Amino acid sequence: MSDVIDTEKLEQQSAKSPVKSRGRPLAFNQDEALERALQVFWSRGYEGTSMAELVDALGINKPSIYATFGNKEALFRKALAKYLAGPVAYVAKAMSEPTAYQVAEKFLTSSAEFLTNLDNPRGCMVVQAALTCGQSSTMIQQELIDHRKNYENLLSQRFELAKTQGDLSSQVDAVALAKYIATIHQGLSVQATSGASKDELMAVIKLALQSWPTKFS
Amino acid sequence: MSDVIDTEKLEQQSAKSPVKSRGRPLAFNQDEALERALQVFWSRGYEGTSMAELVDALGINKPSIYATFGNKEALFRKALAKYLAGPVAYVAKAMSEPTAYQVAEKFLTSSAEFLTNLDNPRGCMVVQAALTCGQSSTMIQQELIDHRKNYENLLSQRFELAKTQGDLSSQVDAVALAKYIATIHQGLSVQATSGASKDELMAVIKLALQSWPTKFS
DNA sequence: ATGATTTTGTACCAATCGGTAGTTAAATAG
DNA sequence: CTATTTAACTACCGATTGGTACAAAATCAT
Repeated sequence: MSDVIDTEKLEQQSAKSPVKSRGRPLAFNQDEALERALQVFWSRGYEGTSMAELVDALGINKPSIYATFGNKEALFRKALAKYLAGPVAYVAKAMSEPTAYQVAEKFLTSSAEFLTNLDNPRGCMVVQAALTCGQSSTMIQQELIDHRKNYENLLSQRFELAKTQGDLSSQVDAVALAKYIATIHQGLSVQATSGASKDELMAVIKLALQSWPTKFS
Repeated sequence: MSDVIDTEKLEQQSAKSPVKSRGRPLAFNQDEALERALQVFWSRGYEGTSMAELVDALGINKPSIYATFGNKEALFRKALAKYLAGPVAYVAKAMSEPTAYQVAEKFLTSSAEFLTNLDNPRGCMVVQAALTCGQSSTMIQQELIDHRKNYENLLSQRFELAKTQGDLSSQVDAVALAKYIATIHQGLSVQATSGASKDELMAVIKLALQSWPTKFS
């Protein structure tokens, strides 16, 4: 009885496992293709990106895209996951700064760097990819809202922790403070898309952090 | 020689002038129709709005829309003009507050009210209607960027004035302060679209205004 | 070799996109 | 009444939308 063969057949073979598959081999690198799809969705948004444009950008014909990634919605979700795990990883890093103030400062300043980085499209994909959209895209719109809320929760939980650790006054409303920082971040994203420079964003952040509540605690 | 007849033929007869026009009369109120178009563009954005949806919302068939307002782009611009002259008039009002701080406070608090008003779509149309879009809409995208920049300039000019009037320290960077207030506003717009309540936005504003530079001047 | 399996690439699908031609309907002018 | 003017409305346009059927090509197993 063969009980070893099929076990990893269900998984999409990762780029690093040179498992000899049966049929004709893929003529492109899945990860590279997904990265290119991410770049397009990032700069044009969900509805602003057409399959035709994706075909051009990935250099793959349409049926291969559908066979590999599923439909446009599925491809967007996979690109979004890559975005969250890759370029946006700086957010998680910021959470482990020693104090709440440093968390906020690191989060915002690395955002300023990230949002205006010339190697990327301007602005944050989670903020801009589907702020407004037609009725057919409300699912994607809602998922992005959930992701924003999720990051906001990350901040508020970190601030709650800071209150127990003593580097943030116990009288501070961690939820409101998190919403404040998230609001700044989202505003910075709009500013970056509108052409603001890193230095300009840094000046905004400097003002934003002057209202940090520790000075009143 | 008839030199009196044609003079006001070029103007679109305003709703208040019951000038007997020659042919079949309009079966709808132009201003009402434009208001409905505004509501759709406001909630769905430029690309997210289809002509079919506009036909439904206005209750007018497509050729009449084109005859009255021009194409989709022209209709959007007219709806945007109505938006700027109507719902957004509160911004100009805020500028005439007596001090720079009161200008910022009034601007932001009335924004919080406006952005979460249940009678309107959530969020600001100038911020959200075309943050990302396909290549065919980059003109509209740029026009909205220009409008945002325009409002930011209004703020910075008002703050410069305040410096000469003495209610804002002459050492303050008015341009940076204006960009800070604009960034907050844009962040609030994203928050409102994501479901934040007026009270939540007010709490954010309270934090944002704690960094007001007068206390250091 | 042959057959099985998987991907590629052309060519296509119905539906929707923004936009319009051309006819009918409703008003005024004479 | 008839002629003229203007708007309404049906029906349509080519282009593009997201999505697929199907056959040729490339690999593996035997």
